[in-house]
Amino acid sequence: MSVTLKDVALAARVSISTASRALGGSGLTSERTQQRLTRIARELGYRPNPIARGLKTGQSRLVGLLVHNLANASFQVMAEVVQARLKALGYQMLLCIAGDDPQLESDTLTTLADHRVDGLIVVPTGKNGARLTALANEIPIVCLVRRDDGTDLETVLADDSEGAYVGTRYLIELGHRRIGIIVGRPDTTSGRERLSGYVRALREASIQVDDALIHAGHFEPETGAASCRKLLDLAEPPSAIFVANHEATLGVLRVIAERGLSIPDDLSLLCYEHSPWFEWHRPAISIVDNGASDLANLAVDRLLHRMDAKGNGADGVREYRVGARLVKRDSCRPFDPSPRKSSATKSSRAKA
Amino acid sequence: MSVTLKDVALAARVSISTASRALGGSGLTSERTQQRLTRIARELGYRPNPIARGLKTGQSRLVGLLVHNLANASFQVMAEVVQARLKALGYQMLLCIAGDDPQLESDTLTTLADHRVDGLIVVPTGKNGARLTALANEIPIVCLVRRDDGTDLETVLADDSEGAYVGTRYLIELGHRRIGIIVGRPDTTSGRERLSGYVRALREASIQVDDALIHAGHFEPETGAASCRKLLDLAEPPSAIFVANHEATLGVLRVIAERGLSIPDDLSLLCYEHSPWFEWHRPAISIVDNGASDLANLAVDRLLHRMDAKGNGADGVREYRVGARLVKRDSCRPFDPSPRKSSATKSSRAKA
DNA sequence: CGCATTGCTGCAAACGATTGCAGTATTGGC
DNA sequence: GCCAATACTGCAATCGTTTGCAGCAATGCG
Repeated sequence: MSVTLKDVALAARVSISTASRALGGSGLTSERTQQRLTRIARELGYRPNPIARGLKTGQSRLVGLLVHNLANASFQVMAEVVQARLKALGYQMLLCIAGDDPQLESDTLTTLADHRVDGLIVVPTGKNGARLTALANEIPIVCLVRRDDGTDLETVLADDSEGAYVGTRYLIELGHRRIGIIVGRPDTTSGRERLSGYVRALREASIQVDDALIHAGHFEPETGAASCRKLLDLAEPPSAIFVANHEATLGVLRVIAERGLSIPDDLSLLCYEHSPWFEWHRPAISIVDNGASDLANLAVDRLLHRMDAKGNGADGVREYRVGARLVKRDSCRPFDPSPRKSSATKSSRAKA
Repeated sequence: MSVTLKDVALAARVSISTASRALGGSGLTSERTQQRLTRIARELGYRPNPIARGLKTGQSRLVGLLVHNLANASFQVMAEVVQARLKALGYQMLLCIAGDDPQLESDTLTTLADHRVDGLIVVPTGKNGARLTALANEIPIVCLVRRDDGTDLETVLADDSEGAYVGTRYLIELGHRRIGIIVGRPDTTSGRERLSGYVRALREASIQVDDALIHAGHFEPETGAASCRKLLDLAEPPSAIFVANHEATLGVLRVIAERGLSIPDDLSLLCYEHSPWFEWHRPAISIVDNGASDLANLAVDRLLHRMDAKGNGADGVREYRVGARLVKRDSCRPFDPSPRKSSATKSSRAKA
């Protein structure tokens, strides 16, 4: 096949071990041989075989990243960040996509473990806590974005409660009183926390929480569309909608367009998470940015830390929070109390 | 560490080689020992160490996928398809992201080769042909989506010329005569081919090709926006725009919104490649689908074929084409010859 | 009953690197 | 000039598997 250490050693007329030591920079060889071997290795195009090395050292230089999908922009940037960071450190990323399916997650975890990854970053479904805990005895693991309640693994989370709070407060400050929210399933941490942030902001402003304005559901455009319709059909429809569930946004936008409503004139819209087309959409959509790249970076940091401090299982902190950031664009405007009912009108395109 | 073959052999009171043969399903062991060993292995939780196996067999069971980014929806689905297909075959995908940067591509290629991947699917930048050719002697490689002119590696391409032809003809059939096109850089195969399909369709319909209607540039929203502005500012602006460059679409949509133009009433819009929000956008945007998942599937097929038929370098076909598909939605309508100039009007929302 | 065939099984050598231990120059001190 | 210390270098074992070859029992045939 390719050039092995043996070939280099042969060419340099030294033993394999000397060659290994010289190239490995162990400092146990003379300056001269080291330089000579480096030169010869380069000339021959020698590149160490990580498989053989791995067998001896017990490391694969591979790190697994397990996400739900790639359609979600947050996962995209996380994947890109993780791959870039790891690459710089000589690791390679093994990217796996397990949907939101616990069975598939479990299988994939097995595959990853089989491949002897040196570390693992997982966005858990939440249904494989025991499995993850068991695996954590073999491999350093860090959970990302979601908490798996079945385990106490180190977890890097977005501060969803704070994010939703900040977003809701922004809308309140603009004068909105009836604020609809479309949020993720209550059996996910993010769903629960975003909802709690919303409620907290309302309470703080002494606004009555109206259950009719709260819609929780799966992460799909269809669900978002359905929720949006219900909100708009209310006798007293909201003047602002906070779509705190990224995937639902597409559906919401469609319904708004269908009804001929104009943003932000007829309705203020605030969304969650970053997506390239939120910026380019007209009007540009204001968002609460959950800081996907910060999350990914922190997860890598923590994983690296764990991989270094091998073995010492318990080191205090088990949960890290990354702050959310409000990005104001053009989809929210101060509440205008002039009577305007649901989808009836669609006037006012005049530039103010 | 974990359970090794030795442990299994010891527990079963057979030699390591017998254990290996029994579990490997070589058919060289008696039915009885085979079953016994399988049972014991399961009980002990034995899982073969791919690193050790790899060292012996020279295989890593890893396949590299090198793409430009993950923001492009086509790359997303390709990554998902490749990972799913490979997983089913016991391979794992090593996903690398090298932007459109030849240097980074070259580095990444090295990393991938170092990790001894069993195969490689590459979306080439086009600047590392020699490198790829050299690498192909060691590793089966299939190029995807783009052709690298510096090499004659097997390549799976979208039929971009056909796609652009079909799209353009569709617009012509709707009665459009002045059709603007925004297309990729002419130094990429896709850029050239899409343009050629456009020109072919026009010629076929005996429509004069007007260079002012053709904009080629980098794959970025900004470029798209700039091109779109120029098109709309023409003395005789187009009645339809074909954005045959996926990344540019965001910019185009923004400019259209900024000018208060309505699609498809004021302008027909046809885009290239699939993206989830094209469907959910109102009006839903018609596209020419390049068949990303077909492309990925075919690339995997070809790669597997190469990996089987190891060594025999030259087998006739070197280029595979995957047909494009026109997906009609709501962003194109028949040409209305009534005089309507640029951004002046924005009437007509009445449901037809 | 003897011998060749068949069917399993075990021994041992790989695969390509790392590393503890022992051996050999080289140097300096006395 | 001799010996100890120092500085390299080489031998060989090892990581967990696979696999060619040889050994050995059981079987069938004459």
